[in-house]
Order: sequence, then C-alpha cells, then structure tokens
Amino acid sequence: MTGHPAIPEPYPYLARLNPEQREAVETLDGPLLVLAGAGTGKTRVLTTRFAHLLLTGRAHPGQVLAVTFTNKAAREMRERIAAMIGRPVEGLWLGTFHSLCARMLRRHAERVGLRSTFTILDTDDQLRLLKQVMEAERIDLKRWPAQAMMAEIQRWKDRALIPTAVTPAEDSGYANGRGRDLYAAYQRRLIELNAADFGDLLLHVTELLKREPDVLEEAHRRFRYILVDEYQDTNLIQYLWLRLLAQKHRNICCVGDDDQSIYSWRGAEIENILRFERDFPGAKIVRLERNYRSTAPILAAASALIAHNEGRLGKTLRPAGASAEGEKVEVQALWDSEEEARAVGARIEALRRDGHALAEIAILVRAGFQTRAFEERLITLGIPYRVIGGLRFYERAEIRDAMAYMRVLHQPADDLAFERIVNVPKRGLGDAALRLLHQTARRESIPLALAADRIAQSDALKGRPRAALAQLVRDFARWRAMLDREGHVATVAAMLDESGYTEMWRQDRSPEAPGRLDNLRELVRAIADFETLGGFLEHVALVMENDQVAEGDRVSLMTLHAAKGLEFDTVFLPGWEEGLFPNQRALDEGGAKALEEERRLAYVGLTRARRRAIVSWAANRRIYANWQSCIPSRFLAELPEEHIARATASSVAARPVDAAASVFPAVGFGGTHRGRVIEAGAWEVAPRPARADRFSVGDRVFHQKFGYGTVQSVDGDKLDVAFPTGVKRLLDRFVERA
DNA sequence: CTAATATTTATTTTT
DNA sequence: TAAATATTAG
Repeated sequence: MTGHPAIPEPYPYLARLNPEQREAVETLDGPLLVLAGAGTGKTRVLTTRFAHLLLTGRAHPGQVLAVTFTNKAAREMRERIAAMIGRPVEGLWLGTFHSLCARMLRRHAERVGLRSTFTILDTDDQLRLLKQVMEAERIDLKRWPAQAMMAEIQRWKDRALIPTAVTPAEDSGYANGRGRDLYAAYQRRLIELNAADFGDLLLHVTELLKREPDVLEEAHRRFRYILVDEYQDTNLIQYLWLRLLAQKHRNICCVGDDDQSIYSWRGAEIENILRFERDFPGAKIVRLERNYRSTAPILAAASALIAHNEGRLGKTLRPAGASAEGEKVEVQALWDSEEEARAVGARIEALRRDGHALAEIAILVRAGFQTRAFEERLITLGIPYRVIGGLRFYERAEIRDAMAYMRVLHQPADDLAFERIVNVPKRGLGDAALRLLHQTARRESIPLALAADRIAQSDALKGRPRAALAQLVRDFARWRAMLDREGHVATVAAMLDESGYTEMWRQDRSPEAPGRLDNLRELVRAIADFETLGGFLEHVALVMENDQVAEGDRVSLMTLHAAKGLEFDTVFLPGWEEGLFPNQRALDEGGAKALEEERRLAYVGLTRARRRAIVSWAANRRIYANWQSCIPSRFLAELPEEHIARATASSVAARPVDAAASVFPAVGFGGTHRGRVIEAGAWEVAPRPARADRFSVGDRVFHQKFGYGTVQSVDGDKLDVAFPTGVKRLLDRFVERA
C-alpha cells in the first residue's frame, strides 16, 4: 500500500492506509466529505486523522472538536487515539452531540436562564412534565395525547425552532392550534425546574452561538478543526450547530455513508450529506470503496440492492485483496415464522458443530417482536444467545427511583424527581397530599421540596401524612449535610437505606425483587467512579449505557438498527416479507422515500456479514390475532441471481397456493450447496397435515427425532405425546400417524 | 391506597 | 393474542 518505500516516512501510520484513506487523513485544510462505504475503514480514517492533527502539530488536543452519535463510538475513538499517540490524551473535545452541548451549556447556563447545575431530563420526565403543562392548560388529554405533542415539540427542536419561530407552516394544528403555546409553556416550566431535555441541549447552544457573538467567537478561538462521524444521520439543528462552529476556519471533515442513513424517523436529514458540496463550497470529496470486511458475493448482493435507490451520491463497494471468492448469499423460503426459527436454529447448530464461534453469528430482524420466535427456538436447542437493545439499565424502575432521590439531593428544585419519590416507598402521601404540595408550590412560586418544608411546619396536613412529610424533609436536610462531610458514595448508600427504599424491595416477594436489589448495589458501586454526584447524574442522563458486557460465546439477536456499525462472520436476515420488510407502516407514512430507507436498512443488514449471509422469508406469519399469508419482499427480487442460492422448503413448495410460493421454484432439500450436502433433517421440514387430520388422545404417532409415542392430550394444534424418552409438548404437524 | 377490570394498541429508538 | 396502560370499584 505504500507508494514510495525508498523515502523514509515520518508518519509510519500513514503507510498502513490505502491511497483514498490516506488522502482523507492528509487533507487537513478546508471542508472534506469522506464517503465511507460499509467496512471501508471509516473509524481508522477518523482516528488516524485526529492523531495526525496532533502529531503534525497542527492542533492541540483541545483545538479539535470531534462529534459522534453514540457514546460507544466516542469511547472507541478515544481509545484508538490514545493507542496511536501512545498515552491517554487529556482535554479532548470528543463526544456525542449531546454531551458536547451539555458541556458548553454548563459554561453559559445563566445566559439561557438556567444554572450550571441544571438537570437533564429523560423521555419519561419530559412526558410527565408536558402532561402537567397540558393539564394546566386544560387540554383534553384523551383527545390530544401528550405523546403526540411531545413528538411535535421534538420535531420542532430538531429543526432548531424555538417557540416564537414556529410558523403556521411548521405547526400541525395539534390541540386546535395551541401546540405553539403548549411548547412555550413547556419551555418555561423547564427553566423553572432548572432542567433541559435532550433537544434543549442543542437548541440552547445553537441559540447562544447565533445570538451571543462572544460565545461564537470563543468557540471559534477554541475549535480549529472539526470532525464529524455518521454525518448522514445529522438533523437540521446539528447541521446548523456544525455550520456555526465551522464557518470561521472551515476545517470541517464529515465522514458518513448516505447508503446507511436509517434514522430519518428520528429527524435525520439525509439531505445534509447529499448537499455537502453546496453547503461548503470548495469541498473535497473522498470515496472509500475498498471493503475489507465481506466476501465478493455479499458485496455484490448489497451493491445490487442499494443500486435500486435513486437519491444517493453513488459508491461501489469493491472487495479488497483476495476475498473475491466466498459462499453465495442464501435466500430461503419457509412455511412460517416457526419454521424459519427452526431453520435458523438448525443452521446455527451445524455451524457450532463445525467449530464456528457463536459470538460470530447474528440474527438481525426488522422489528423487535420477531426475536421471540428465535429466542424460543434457541432456548429449546440450548444455544446461548443475547438480545441486544431492549431495556436499558437506567430505564429500570428501581434505578430511576434511586436516581430521583439523588436528583433531589443534588438539585432540590427538581420537582419531577421529588414527585417521583415523595411516596416511594409508601409514606401515606397520596393524591390529597400531593395536590396540597402543588398548590403551595404554585402559590408561592417555590419548588415542591421547599413547599414540603412549609407544609410540614404549618398545620395544613394532620396526623400520619404530616409526620411522614416532616420526616422526609428532615431526612433530606440531613443527607444534604452528610454529602459535604462524607462524600457522595456514602451518602447515597445511606439515603437509599434510611429512606426505606431498599427495605421496600427486600419486603417485596415478587420474583424480580432480588434482581432489583442487585441493580441498586451495582448503581451505588458505579457512583464511586465519579468524583461528584453531579458528574454521575450527567453521565447517567447522557450515557444511557446500553452495551452489555460481551460475556461468553453467544449468538447475538437484535434489530437491524441496532446492528449498524457491527460485523459478524455469519448473519441471518429473517422476515424479508412485504409488509414486514419493507415495513408497511413506514411505507404508509413516508412513501417512496421510506422505501429507500427500508432498502438502506437491508443494505446495512447484508453488509454486516463477513462470510455468510442467510436471508429468509416466511409464507405465513401471525400478525396479532390471525395468520396472514405473505409475499416475499421486493428486496429479494433485487438481489443479483448469480450471487444468490435460493432454496424453498418443501412445506412451502408443496402448497403453491398463492403468488408467494410461485415466485421461487422449489429446489427441495437434500441437494448440494457448495459441495456440502444439506441434510433434510437439519431443516426439520415436514408436510403439514390437512386441517381435518386431527389427533386424539390415545393415538399412536411417530416423530422424526423422538420416535414412536402415544398422544396424552390435545390442545389445539399442540400435543402432549408420551415417548419412550418422556412426555414432550409439540405441534401436531411434526408427527405423523404411526 | 390497592386490586380488579376495561381499554388500547402493537417499527425502528444513537441521546 | 397479549401486554401495557387507564379506569373504576372496593
């Protein structure tokens, strides 16, 4: 890869780059767009470029602003830069849009009416607050769900619109056109609570950069070079923020892949990357097209598929090196989602027998509910797996409760937190007490915590509630004093104990309770990693840590969205049916544009695979209550025939009742594929018995695996059958009359 | 305040 | 269908 071995290279790491990568690293001045296809060494370019800026003396660590979308990406980049430099680098402005904005906003909080201790609200708090605002404005929440209003507010914030900037054209007319007022009231409440939601972090900072020349100047003085990862996923306000920061020096390098833009529904505007050249005149564009990840057939399949999209800058992935060979991409037609799960399970077993690591296998689905069938099958087969995504640690109720205690301790004006814990554990402070608290707080314009103090000293409440409230007020005063003397770790531990919160879970007899106590212990342990309570709270708000420790050799199960940025030797892509993928609802909402985004999702899925991609679709799928027969996804027809091996399970082929089955001719099983015999047994395909062909108790039956047995009971299509090896519960279609 | 009952709604979710 | 949420009754 090195062009001139005779000339000594002052920067040896450059020699490890291919020419395009090298160009992307060495073009330090002026705007640069790096179009980095999947698996083309994007992260390497980004980190090398950062290190190069430092090592050439172009910039000090604090003069580079590097933005990512996820904390994971930021962490990875930080580690790789440290590895290249040879030591951890201090003072980097490297992080997510939100964490960088939070950092900037804390410096200038007072300019937007906040204090630097402001709380960052999560989605749950946001919604609760908005509901309160809407109730106060006498909006009928049944007619106008707060959820929808929240979505609209978020859309406005993504588009950099403060309440006064919302024009009728941007207003959907929600709540009889009162959306804008509600938005304004919501923003006022946030300031009163000394709080900001996620959108505010960018909104406030962008407003500051626009309005306050000295803030902008300071930023320009500081940031000489800007690096942006995943540029295709930026929304309008992120784009504006970047443009404001970059307008002076114009040293902005954006890395992205328009073909992997899959977050438009979160406000991402693919147009940002498509019109980069117009936004930054004189911009240079470098394309990274050498793919170091996947085999030629996988790349050919992915390329052919994505070529069906119109709005793209255009790139072709070429296999790097000698990976021109490889297995064809398999396309399997199965009877239903259960057969699909069995086929995938059997294939995984076979891979495992051949010595493949389970950690190198992933099942990528379009929608979360699809994982269930696979989970059940993997459990049955005893194959370890992990589901990535889903519940996050900091979203669990016990963690959020504990966090609320800490928030009240740290920032007594945090009414949302106070409200959450005032009666957790139960203190006899119900609706009536809460209403009184709110009344007092509103009348005197004070936070709830302070109102609690007033009420405890007055005789507005009597008996048990009054004593409980007084106790809570005294407790918080004591914990706050303790915080200064004994530090945050000891204080939080004491607070959770003395408040009775831990005791509440100890008393709880539900099966989850012990796990929750474990989580609480883990939480207290995590606090020790931070110097201050404020630092910890910010971490939790912004770094909703979601990556489970990759312990053990397990199959990964996740959505296609969650898979972006990951890679595996073997990737299963089930559920390629019209309606599911491409998703009907997405199509209904977004039309042709949405179809292209669905296709990009398919592209992302395929390009996750290094060596093997197995796509499948099921002719029947149960949607809610009833079964529905499915048509194969149009994406299947867009795959290039010469790189594809198609197979149709006999259960589908035997029943060419609909158009679905006739699209692919049956190939049957027991055929050979790349020289290996696929045993029919591995597919566990059996003809379905006709509807009338029911079993009754006492019937003798035969099963492929368990042999002969006797039917013990019948429950719909499920049978309990006594085999010599024991009683098994199975579906009637897997046994035949003996 | 809790428990039973009715109602709703089911795509993706980087922060 | 089934889970989550909202409402109502006790």
